[in-house]
Parts: sequence; structure tokens; C-alpha cells
Amino acid sequence: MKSAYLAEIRHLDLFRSMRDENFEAVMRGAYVQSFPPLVDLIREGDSSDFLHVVMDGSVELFATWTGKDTTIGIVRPVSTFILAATIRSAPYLMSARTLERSRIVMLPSEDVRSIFDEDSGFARAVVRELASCYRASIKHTKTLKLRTSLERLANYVLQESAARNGVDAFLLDIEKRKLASLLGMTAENMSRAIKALAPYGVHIEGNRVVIENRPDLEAFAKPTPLIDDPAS
Amino acid sequence: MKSAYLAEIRHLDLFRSMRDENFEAVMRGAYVQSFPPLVDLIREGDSSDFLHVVMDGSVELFATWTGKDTTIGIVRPVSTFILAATIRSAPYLMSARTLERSRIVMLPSEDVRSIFDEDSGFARAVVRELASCYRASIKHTKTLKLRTSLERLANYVLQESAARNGVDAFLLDIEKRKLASLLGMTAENMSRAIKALAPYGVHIEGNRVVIENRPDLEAFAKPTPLIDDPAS
DNA sequence: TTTTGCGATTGACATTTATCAATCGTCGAG
DNA sequence: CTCGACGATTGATAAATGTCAATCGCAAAA
Repeated sequence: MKSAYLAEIRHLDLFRSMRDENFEAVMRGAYVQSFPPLVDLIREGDSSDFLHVVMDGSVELFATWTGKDTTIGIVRPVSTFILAATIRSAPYLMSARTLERSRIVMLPSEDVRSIFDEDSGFARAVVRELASCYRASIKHTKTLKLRTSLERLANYVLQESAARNGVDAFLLDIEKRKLASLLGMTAENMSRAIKALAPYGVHIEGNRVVIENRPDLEAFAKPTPLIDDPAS
Repeated sequence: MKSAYLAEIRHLDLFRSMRDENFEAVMRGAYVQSFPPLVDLIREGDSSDFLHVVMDGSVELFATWTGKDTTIGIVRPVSTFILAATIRSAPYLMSARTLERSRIVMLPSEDVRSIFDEDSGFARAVVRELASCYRASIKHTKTLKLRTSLERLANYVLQESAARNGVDAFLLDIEKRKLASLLGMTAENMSRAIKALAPYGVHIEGNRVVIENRPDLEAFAKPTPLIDDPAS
């Protein structure tokens, strides 16, 4: 069962350039677990005992304060989460819960840290990964502080389209209420934003998104790679 | 002139554990420059040619989109900025300008990257630094998404007090308009927020901040280390 | 098939925040 | 010492966003 995932994990950017013996060492302590939907995997404030890898399903990262909560991100296969806390031996800043039935590989943080100290290929991969996460977070801050909720939604639609090779019709892969939280608005506001976007050439019915007039949408959204390109 | 700064840079977390010969190699290509206030050091979108170190003065990191701009952070001596772009050879996501007369050391990104590939002590320091930056950015996102502007200001006051060993009176070290932008509000809103905070035991007149009733302020601000502690 | 639960939507309204315009106050240049 | 520039403040108003309550619609469970 575990071995079925080894190859996939091995091909992740994070583990690709690690030496064989170190990869085996990390994976010896790993275990795979399958969780039903809506299971809390980690709670913000807890100490970071494991680096998690999502193999199947999807995981929501969220944060809470005085009763409110907000979605920070959605993690899909195959990728890791809470690397920064693991590396710094610091408490998690976010909670995580499964959104659907998910298979998660858990690597003891201690093992990850000790390999990190030994394997410079791994250390470099960790750096690249963290730099990406940091830059993604800065982009998120920029969209929150510089755009209205309508503009954020418009750019989200363009991003999702781009992630699917620029198709004009696709299905949303998260609930609208989660999307609303991710984009920093309420579910009610999201409903209204969807309607308000229609004049700019986007129609959303249920999960189905159709971009009917891309030039109009882009004229409104004014996307820029410095905020909206996940790769840069 | 340059040599005067070597020791200080050497003691930064980022450079402390680097091998001597590598430190010397990086610093050979470095140069120090002194800038007047309000000079643009880098522009978002430019390619990352230098890792910058602030030795004196202060530097604002900000981002723009369609004519608006927002302050992302203020960098004070002695620390580096735009490490992530340097490491990833990616374009800057933020612009930077001096706020006052400032002395900046500039290290060619290429040199930093090549030492990074050779010196595992440095690589590890880079990881720790990036993990810190990433976590700081997540905390900023949390305060933006979970709190009102009044709550953000209240917590800012408590943070600044904590950074000064918990004193009850201190001077703001940035302009109110910059602070407003940093906290995600307008300057006008900041003026009103300052007044609105008075009933909770904080008085701000000019630069002078006085916490007159810390229990009340804390009851209102509800600070948590998972957002407000820069160290965790 | 019917029931039931829950996310999505809608309308009415409240709150928060931004915008615009004017004025104040202070500090530095002349 | 006076003037002017500019950041800070204030008031009036508008826009954006959130809250509350009710309803809708669909899909899973009975």
C-alpha cells in the first residue's frame, strides 16, 4: 500500500533531487492514511510533528480567530503542506481538514529536518519550495489589498481557465462558499459577484463556468503575471 | 567604506553560518551605496539582479496595480530583502524605495545563487529565512482577512509595544499614511481609527503612542501569537 | 418516491470602509 | 520670520461589503 505512493512522492520537486538512501530513510518512518471528508488533520497552534503529502482527494488550509475562519488555500495531489512549520519546528499557523475522502502520507518532521541537514540536494529543493510558497502568499496579499472582491473573482476565473490550457468552459473544483472565503468575501457576496460579472462576459451556473467574452473579461480583470501567474 | 559593514553583515542570521571563503567571495562582488529619501531601488517586474541589505535608514516594500499602491512592509537595519526573487531568479513581486537617507549593500544575485549551491550552511540559513518570511506573510494575510481595520490597528500598537520590551509609551516609527497602507486602510480611516481606539485605552497624538489601559486594549485587540508574534 | 439537509440565492438592511473636499498644523526653504 | 508644501484631520457622502432571515433547489438518505 505504501509502496504504491513512493514513486509519485519521489517525483515531487521536493524529493526529486534527494539521494536515494535519504529518500528511503524518510519514507521508512512515513505512513499513509486515508481519511473521510471533513476530518481535521492539524490544528493551528499545534506543534509540527509531520510533514503532510496529499496523494488523493483535497485538503483545505484555513485559519481562525475569535470564532471567524477563513480559507487560506486548497491543497491538491500531489503536493505537500506546512513545510515551513516543519522546517522551523514552529507551531502550525493554519489548520487543515480534508474536503473529500483523501489519502495523506505523513512524514515525521524530525526525520525531514535531519535529512534536511544532511542532504544538500534536498535542502535546495526545500528552498525553492519555500520561495514559491512565500511568493504565492505575497501575490495573495496583493490581490486582497489592491482589488475589489469582483476583481478578485474575475481574475480567479481567468486563472482557472489558464490552468486548464485556456479553455473557455470548465467546472469549479471547490464549493462556492470555500471560494468566497479564499477570495476574502462572504458567500452572499459571492452570489452577487457572480451576477455582477455577467456583463463582462462570464456566466457561472452551478459549477459550470463559461467565459463568453474573454476580451471584456480581461479588460475588466486586468490580470498581471505579478499577481496572477502561479508560476512566476 | 565597505569594510565597515562586513562585520555587521557577517553577523546576520543569513550569513553567520557561511564558510569564510564563501562570505568573502560574495562580498567581493558587493557594493555599498547611499541613497537619498524616496529613491526607487527596485521596481516590481524587474529581474532580480541583486540581493539588498539595508545597513542604515529604512526601505519601503510596496506593490502597485492599475494606479493603486499598497505598502507590504518596511525593512530596517540590518536585514535583507527580496531573497525569494534572488533565489528563484524570478522577477520582483514588490517595488522598494528608501523612506529616508539609507545605506544599502547590494550583492549580485548570481553570486548569491552560486554560493547557495556550494555552501550548505548558507543554504540552511536561506531556508530558515524564507520560512520566516513566508510565515510572516501568512500572519499578515490572517490579520487582513480575519480582523477589522480597528482591530488591526489595536494589535499593531500591542506589537510595537512588545517589540520595545512592553513599554506603555513609544513613538511610531513610520508615517501614519504608510501605517494605514500597511494595515490595509486609507489615511482618513486611520485618523478615525485612532480616535475610535481611545475608549479602549490608547491615545495617539502625533507620533506619540500611550497605552493607558492595557487590559482594555488587550480585551479589544485579542492578540494571538499565531498572528501577532513575529518570532513564532 | 419522498424526505431531509445543506449549500446557494435573494432581499432588506447595517456596518465598514473609501472617496472627495476642505482645513489644520507643522516643519523646512527662502 | 514668513511662506509654502505636505501630511494629518474632519465632515459629508458614496460605495463596498457584511449580516440576517427567508427561500430555493438539488442530491443523498430513507
